[in-house]
Amino acid sequence: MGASLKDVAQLAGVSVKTVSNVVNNYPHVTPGMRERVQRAIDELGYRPNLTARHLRKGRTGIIALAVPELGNPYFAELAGAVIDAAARHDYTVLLDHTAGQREREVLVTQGFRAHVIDGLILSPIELETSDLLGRRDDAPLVLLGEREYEAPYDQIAIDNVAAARTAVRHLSGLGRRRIAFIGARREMARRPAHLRLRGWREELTAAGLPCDESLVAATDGYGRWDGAAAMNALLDRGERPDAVFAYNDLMALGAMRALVERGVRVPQDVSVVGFDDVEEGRFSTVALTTVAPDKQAIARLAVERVVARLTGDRQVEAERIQPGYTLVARESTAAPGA
Amino acid sequence: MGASLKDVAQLAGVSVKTVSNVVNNYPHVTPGMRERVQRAIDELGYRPNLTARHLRKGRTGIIALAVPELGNPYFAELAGAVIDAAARHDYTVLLDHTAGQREREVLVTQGFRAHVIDGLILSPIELETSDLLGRRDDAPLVLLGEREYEAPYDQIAIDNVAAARTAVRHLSGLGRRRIAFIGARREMARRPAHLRLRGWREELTAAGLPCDESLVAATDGYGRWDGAAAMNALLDRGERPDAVFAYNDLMALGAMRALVERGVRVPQDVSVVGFDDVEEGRFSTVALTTVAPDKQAIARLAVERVVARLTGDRQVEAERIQPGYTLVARESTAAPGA
DNA sequence: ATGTGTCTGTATAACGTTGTAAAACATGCT
DNA sequence: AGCATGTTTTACAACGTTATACAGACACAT
Repeated sequence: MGASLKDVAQLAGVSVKTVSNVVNNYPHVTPGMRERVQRAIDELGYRPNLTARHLRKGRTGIIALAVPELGNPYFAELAGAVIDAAARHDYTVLLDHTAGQREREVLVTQGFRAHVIDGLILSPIELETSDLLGRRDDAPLVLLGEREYEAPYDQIAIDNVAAARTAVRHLSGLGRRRIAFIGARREMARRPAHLRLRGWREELTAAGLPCDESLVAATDGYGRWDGAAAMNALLDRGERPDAVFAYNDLMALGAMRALVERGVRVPQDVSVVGFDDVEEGRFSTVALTTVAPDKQAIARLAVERVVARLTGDRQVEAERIQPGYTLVARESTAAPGA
Repeated sequence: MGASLKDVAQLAGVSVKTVSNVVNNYPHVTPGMRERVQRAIDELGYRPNLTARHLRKGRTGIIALAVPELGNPYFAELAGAVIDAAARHDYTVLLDHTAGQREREVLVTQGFRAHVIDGLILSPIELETSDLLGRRDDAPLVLLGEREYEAPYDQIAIDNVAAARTAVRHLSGLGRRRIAFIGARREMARRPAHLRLRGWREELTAAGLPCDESLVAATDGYGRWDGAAAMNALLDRGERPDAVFAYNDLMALGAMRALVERGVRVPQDVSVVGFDDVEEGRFSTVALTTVAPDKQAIARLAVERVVARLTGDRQVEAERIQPGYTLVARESTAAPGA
């Protein structure tokens, strides 16, 4: 087993605390002593036991990031940004995945990693406000993503309604009239929970376009397969849409694939807009137009929020913070027939 | 702050250990006692402090997975598989990313998370055998990926040379004669380190095709941009290749995008094969032919290996284990002009 | 009654670290 | 020399948990 402070102290003939002082670069240690102890440390190959340190200090320096699915590059890219942001504050990130299951999201929220993480950043899918109200764990929690909660926790998300409207406006501005929406969860389609769907409705109404519910394609999940299936359903449904706004890039990509397979031209026959700006979209054969949330800002703000609550006034009011976004027009959108 | 065993014990009027026994479902506790203690637990909202438990037990139940880049879906997908496999053994996964930097890989290897992780699965890029030989940390280490090390650690990787030969054979079998390789790291191009490059050389020679070094496009990284840049370099270099075997899917996708931009048809003019079988390749407009390593098996074997060393005879000899792979032919490869 | 054994529950000592307070040791000043 | 002053080192007690060893209680056969 690894050597402990005690072993080093014994070998160097000093007290345990002195070794601890050397390890932690405590200033008041004479150079001679420091060298003697260091020699013992090297000889034994001593490495501090972080678990013990954590117990003693009551802090671990670890914050958890819980995302629904690592296979979605949006979350992979976001995770990378969070890890970097956390490193800047000397925090380490523990990555959890919830598979978007409410049960697992609740579990994470209730602190099943009690005391091993100092704080939590969660991007929920199924979680409900009621799940949050009974929360007992006292680790700071920051919520990410498209849904809004009436609970006293910081929430960091772009203005999804406005962003969705921007995307739809882009399409209507190109002269598209039948703009479909892909990605409402089946059970959710009627509820106002889905902000992007709400944005779609609002903008269509504002543009004086028909807000035809047969243009909404519900799905089960949020992946490429779901996007392709929804697109096929839309095409089978009769009058073809001339544009598609997808809940995210993955579904947009799946939809594009489905369109190509059925001989429909993108962007001429059907224009497609996604959401997330994952790198993949830039490299698809027809590069994808998309809404690009500022992932760096989201990650930075989330980490800053957690750290602030950890190292200061916890009693500050919970906030809704809205980072920026931009619409990135690429090849998948154009005027009809262009 | 959260309640501790002591608080619960006090409230229930029993000893600390009894509460511990209840928490851990120790069998010899009378139902009455169990209920009394449970009531106190519920009342205080007690949650065990895992840090303390870890310190006491000397185990944390956490294994680390260190990958170069989460943005590469191969690693994201692999990570998902590892997390699932670990969960089956009641282990939690801590995800690290090394950005493929040798320094960070060495750091991970030397156990900078000393005692907070029980074991480590590392997919190295720049790490050298010499870095491994001086390792002092005693947590089990399993190595993944394309490189081979002469060090006493388990290594889990498909037979990269054979897999690369399969890919090249597929291309030559379709009648391709000028088969390029994309992805040799610049400094590595001459060394035999890159197994997939070696496979390319061996198979070309075996097929009696010219093993022209001008068909090797060196790159800096392993992403889509690198693939596109390498493809452009290849196209600028004079006589055009009629097929490309890329180090991984991401680079293959980048290469395909570059080909399309220059009006070269895939697969008719140039056929493309990738490596990894990321989901993205299935959905690109021209679906990507690729070598598909058995990610589930890799993840399962890696976890099993770590767990075995943790819970048993550590002295068993280090092994090289080779999971399976398959070639998945899709749309990006065909006979010339087909 | 006495010993023998099983079953519950308890007191205490770790695990490896750091904060606190006090002890040991210099140093400078009367 | 004696004493305040400041620096370096030490002893000890935590942090919250579990393992160990042991003490009662009770049943049962002697």
